[in-house]
Amino acid sequence: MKTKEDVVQEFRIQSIQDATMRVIARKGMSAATMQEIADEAGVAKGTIYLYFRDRDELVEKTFDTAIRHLMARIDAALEMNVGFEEKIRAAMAAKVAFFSENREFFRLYISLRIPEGTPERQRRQKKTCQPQYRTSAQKLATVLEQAMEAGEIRRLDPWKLAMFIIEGSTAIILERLTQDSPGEEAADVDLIVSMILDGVRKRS
Amino acid sequence: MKTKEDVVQEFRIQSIQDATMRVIARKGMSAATMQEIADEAGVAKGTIYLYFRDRDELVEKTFDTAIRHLMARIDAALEMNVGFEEKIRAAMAAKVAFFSENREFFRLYISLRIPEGTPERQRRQKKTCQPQYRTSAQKLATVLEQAMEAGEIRRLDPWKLAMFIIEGSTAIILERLTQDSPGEEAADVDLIVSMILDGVRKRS
Amino acid sequence: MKTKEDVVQEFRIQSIQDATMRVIARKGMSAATMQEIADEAGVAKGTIYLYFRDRDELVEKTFDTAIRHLMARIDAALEMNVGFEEKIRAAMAAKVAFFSENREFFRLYISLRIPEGTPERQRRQKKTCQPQYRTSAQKLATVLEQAMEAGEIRRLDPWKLAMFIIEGSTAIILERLTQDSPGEEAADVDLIVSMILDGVRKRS
Amino acid sequence: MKTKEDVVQEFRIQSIQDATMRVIARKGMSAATMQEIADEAGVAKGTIYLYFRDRDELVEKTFDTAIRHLMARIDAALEMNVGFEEKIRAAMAAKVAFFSENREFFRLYISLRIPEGTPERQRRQKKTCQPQYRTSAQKLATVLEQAMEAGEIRRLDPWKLAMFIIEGSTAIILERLTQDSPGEEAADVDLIVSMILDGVRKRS
DNA sequence: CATGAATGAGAATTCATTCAT
DNA sequence: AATGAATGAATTCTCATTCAT
Repeated sequence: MKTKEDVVQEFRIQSIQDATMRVIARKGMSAATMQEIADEAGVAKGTIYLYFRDRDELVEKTFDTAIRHLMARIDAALEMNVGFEEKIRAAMAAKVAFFSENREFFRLYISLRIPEGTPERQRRQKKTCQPQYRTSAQKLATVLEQAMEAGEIRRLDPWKLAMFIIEGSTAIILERLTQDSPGEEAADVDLIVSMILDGVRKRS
Repeated sequence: MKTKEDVVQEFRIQSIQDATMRVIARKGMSAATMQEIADEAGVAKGTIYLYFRDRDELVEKTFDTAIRHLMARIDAALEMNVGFEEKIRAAMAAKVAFFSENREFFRLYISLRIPEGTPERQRRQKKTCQPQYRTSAQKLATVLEQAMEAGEIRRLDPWKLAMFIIEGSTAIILERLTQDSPGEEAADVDLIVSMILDGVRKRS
Repeated sequence: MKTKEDVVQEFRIQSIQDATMRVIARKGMSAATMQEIADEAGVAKGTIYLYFRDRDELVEKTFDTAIRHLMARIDAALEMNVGFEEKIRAAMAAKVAFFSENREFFRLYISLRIPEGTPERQRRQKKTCQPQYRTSAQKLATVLEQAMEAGEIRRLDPWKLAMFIIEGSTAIILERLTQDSPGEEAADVDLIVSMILDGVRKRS
Repeated sequence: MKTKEDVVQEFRIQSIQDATMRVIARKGMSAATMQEIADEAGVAKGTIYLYFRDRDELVEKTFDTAIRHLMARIDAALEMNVGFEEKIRAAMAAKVAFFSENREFFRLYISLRIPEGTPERQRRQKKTCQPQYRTSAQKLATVLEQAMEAGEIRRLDPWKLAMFIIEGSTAIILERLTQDSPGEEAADVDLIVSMILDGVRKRS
């Protein structure tokens, strides 16, 4: 059972992670200082270190928490018992919606795709953040593979296909987020799904 | 006429930019220090400042030089007097080939897509680096638009389409670069083009 | 009410400013490094930046604090309700005494009379330090003017007179400070006052 | 006999010293860089080192050359075969005139009065620049002493008197130089001499 | 637990000086 | 002799991390 302490603790952790995301969204990964994150979270700098070993861990865990939410939604979509097209549409809709609701996460999401810093730090980041991307992509690749076997889609390298779809859709989402009036989510989802399924070619 | 000094100067600038690209490729944008760049280039720290006002200018100019080469190749492909499919194929082949030859550039390319740091720096980076991406994307968007008008491809938002294509293909290239034995370039180009033109759907 | 933190903070600020003055007294304005000041104050380099934005502010505030003390003493003398001669004597005695007690301040006092460095820094220094000199001189000039109107002294340009008196007396104080055994303060005060009032000419 | 080379050499040295003085006048002692001095002189940085061992020597020699001119003029005045009052008036007139003609020298003159930097540098500066000040002051002190013995002026410490006169007059000259329209030189000379001779006191 | 003052390693940048041409 | 590109020591300032209160 959760004690009151546990609740307070979880709340603290969540506040700090939220603050981290907001600051990174504002300043970018490398310009986000512990001081600014602490201020944003309304706690003292030292407090952060009670819950996170160091800056790297803070960033990683923040990333991890957020991407789990994203993946949960996308997974739910991909695990629906429907045809491939519906799955993809649902997954893309989930992704677009998630980033609409969590604009702050986008910067972090982009920043951690490629590890930075000393070899040591790169290794560490690779160990904690890359798997998330990989798992995420892997799930999509599996769905693609199943669809191929079911004869619903063409036989192509499922992993590369997944990467293509993920980054292509991410680009359109980035475009949404940087626009002042992004327009209907549905329209972008349609575009993404349409591109994935049929490409650009005109057919009679 | 180029004097000997001009040649030496150009060579220095090139060496330093190359070193910059290698270090950024290794450590990432924010972890690339002037000292390490200098060491990599085989010059003293101070020497870099003879050719570049400050770190930001060094990075920008390095980026600028490299992306001009990339764009020149892609532009040449897109300006060929052939059908849309050939253009796209040539452009994607050019992109894949360029990054195969300039693996180091990739990190830099990815890093500068989203400005970082203080507001002042973000503004500066936006002014010098973003236009390059935009121009690059705009050119593709224009080609897409023309193809739409020519009835070669479907009518869709050309700008978003361009972003989708650029990032989707970038993802596959990133995949190539991180693999030990990336396989044939042609195969990846085929995959990219195939996805762009026809998407994943199977057709009888 | 002063909290304990306020006291500690004031103490820190005072220690750092004292150290600054000592180092400048030893090495001169431009050779006084943050590192040496920190060492002298017995704190880390970074600590100084907790209390002062940058080196310029440290120097300015240090100067400001010290000169306020000096001016307070001189002002008190000049505002006494006595004749001109007594005022001048008291003011000069105060000045001599102050610099005897604050030998370290002298270098700083001399250095900031004329702004140095980049135009930006010169402007800044002019804005913060010059007014102190000016105000100080202006007060003396006013006293001189009043004495002229009261018929106590001759009619001469009061501002230039003030400058003459200030720098002339400063010269004698500098002489005191560089000597190993400076002799009686009173003797120097007498000399200064005598010069100011009667000049060198012999009278029967 | 002077060879053509000697002439060229002297000219070079003079140009560099003039440039040094102008740059120091503009930026102040510590902000005057070798590069800016070289640019101002129209020579390459390296050239300066053909004529001066290092920056310190350049500054010292520049100072030395200029102050010799100043002292020559003042000495000439003080060695005239006239009464004390005329000597002093002539000397002060010479000083005011000199700084009017050599405004650039003023900054340097002020800067070197008190040695700066590492102990080593301070020692060196003391050895080369202080004697000039001292000699200059000593000469005045001697004249004062003679006047005392001749019964022309009161018996006071001649050295301190000299310092008082020198700095007091310097203050008025500084005032002249910082004003846009400094007014008649003669008026300032009168003021200085009047102060020196008679002080401020009104006499019936 | 929470705090935030203190720390000091590390980064960018400057500039006197050297030396090959 | 003159040059100015190259050097690297020295300086300022930042910021993740620690620890006494």
